[in-house]
Amino acid sequence: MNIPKSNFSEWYNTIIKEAQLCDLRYGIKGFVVFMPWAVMTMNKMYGMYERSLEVRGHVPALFPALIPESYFMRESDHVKGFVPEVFWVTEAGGNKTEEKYAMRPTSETAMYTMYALWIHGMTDLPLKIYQRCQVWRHETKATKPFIRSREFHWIEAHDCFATREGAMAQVKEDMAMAEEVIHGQYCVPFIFFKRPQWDKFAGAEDTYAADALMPDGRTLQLPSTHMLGQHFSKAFDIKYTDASGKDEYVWQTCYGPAISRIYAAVIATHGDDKGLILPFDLAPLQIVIVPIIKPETKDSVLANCEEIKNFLVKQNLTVKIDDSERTPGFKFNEWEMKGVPIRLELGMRDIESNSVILVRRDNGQKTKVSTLDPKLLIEKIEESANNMRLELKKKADEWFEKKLATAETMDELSKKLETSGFIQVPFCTDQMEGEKCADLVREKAQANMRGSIFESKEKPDSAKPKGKKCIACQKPAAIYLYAARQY
RNA sequence: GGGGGAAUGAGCUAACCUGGUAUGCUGCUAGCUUUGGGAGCUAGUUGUCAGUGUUCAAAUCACUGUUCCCCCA
Repeated sequence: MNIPKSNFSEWYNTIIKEAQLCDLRYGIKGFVVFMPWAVMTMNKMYGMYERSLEVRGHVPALFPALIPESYFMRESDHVKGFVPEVFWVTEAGGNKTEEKYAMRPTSETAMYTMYALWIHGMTDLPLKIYQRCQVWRHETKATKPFIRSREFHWIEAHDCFATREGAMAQVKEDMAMAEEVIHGQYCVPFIFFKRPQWDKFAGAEDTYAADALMPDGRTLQLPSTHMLGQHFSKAFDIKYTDASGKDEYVWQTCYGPAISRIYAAVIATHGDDKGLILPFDLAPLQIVIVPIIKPETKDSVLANCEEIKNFLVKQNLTVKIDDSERTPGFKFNEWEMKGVPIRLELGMRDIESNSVILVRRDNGQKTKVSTLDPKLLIEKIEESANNMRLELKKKADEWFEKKLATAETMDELSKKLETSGFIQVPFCTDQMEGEKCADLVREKAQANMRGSIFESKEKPDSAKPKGKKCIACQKPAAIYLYAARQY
């Protein structure tokens, strides 16, 4: 199998079908069936993310999927942002419901209604709760499996603090988790941007979002964390009694890593012309053993495979012997398409020389490993897994690095966008007044302003006479923002 | 939100313009032979997206709907 990744859109659609990641034939626009191979990886991804949340003091809960309209309508910016994409339930048991129920597009309004009942004093804070769930949004943009669908799977964490500083520290912790998990474990590079004011989460004071890059240079937003300030606590009346006995509104943050979308980024970042490449720790199957059988050697080869498998399983590795009736070549292609990190080939030839062939998925490297001492095989597997981890990450990082560029004029920006991903440009402001400049960039260069790098010290020198000017309005530039084409 | 294209067994596809028994490949099932990079032979297996209209007759023509893909905002 050879699918050129250079045509990303076609590559992506083919991989999804061939590796059986999801089935598009369900028949409701934007709704797909997630298939086992994808779900097994996503479960591992969930596990890693949830561990990261829990060691930082989050606890899990599960809130109802339906949100009464009256809860949903309490925070006006939130309403404006989300109402256009809500699926409403208006009928149940054959009758109209008393009230309309929103199928949650996100759970602020469900959770905060309860938070108001739960939080009374300082001892209840901080409150850090996450849930793993699916949400529904009637997207109007073109849907693409995993990348943008009308039903998707995510984690949302909703935290309450006594002070603004506490909430701000949480925003940074959320960023640290993204770095640890998405970059560190999924090996997907990204940049955290502070979104311009005109592009923040509906109801937030500030939005910080991690943007990854797809192979075609377009950006994909991964988790975002939001400083909600007291907007929601005032709307939902979430108060605590402070040390002086006065009632105060809590400060809140929310954080939403969309696992199904991050999975798309994993596929897109690591895959190659032969199919998926999965980081060792994310693979549903880590090692596949392909027996090379002749009718007369079948029993002894399979017995040897079994022995190796049993040994590896004891080391907590996921292993499968592919003893189906397919030919070896077919199996090689099939498991490469699915991204299994390590393949062991075992035939009579190997048994006679007390060895096994180990093949790495990422670079195709074949190594003959002795089976005389099983510890050697384990060592070799661990070494390969480690190297794959490091090299996948390094390769992704180096590619990502090359996709960064700078531009100072609109023409230069348009040109750079052809070959790069994120382009740093001087801009007048990231406050609301800058929106018309962003509109101009969208119109002229078909790019979006993604924001500024969080806590960046770098400021354009706008002092005359040769100072930096806003790429759109030509006024003196006050900030560097990044432009990109987006999914 | 705007524009364009497509839909034929599980997948790909021919027939559509010019209405008349739906083609081939892959898959799947069974059997035999095979197995170090997508095996071979034999037999079997399922289909015109949905609805309406025109017609003696619709995969084919018209209208409506649904879904998928691509491009632009």
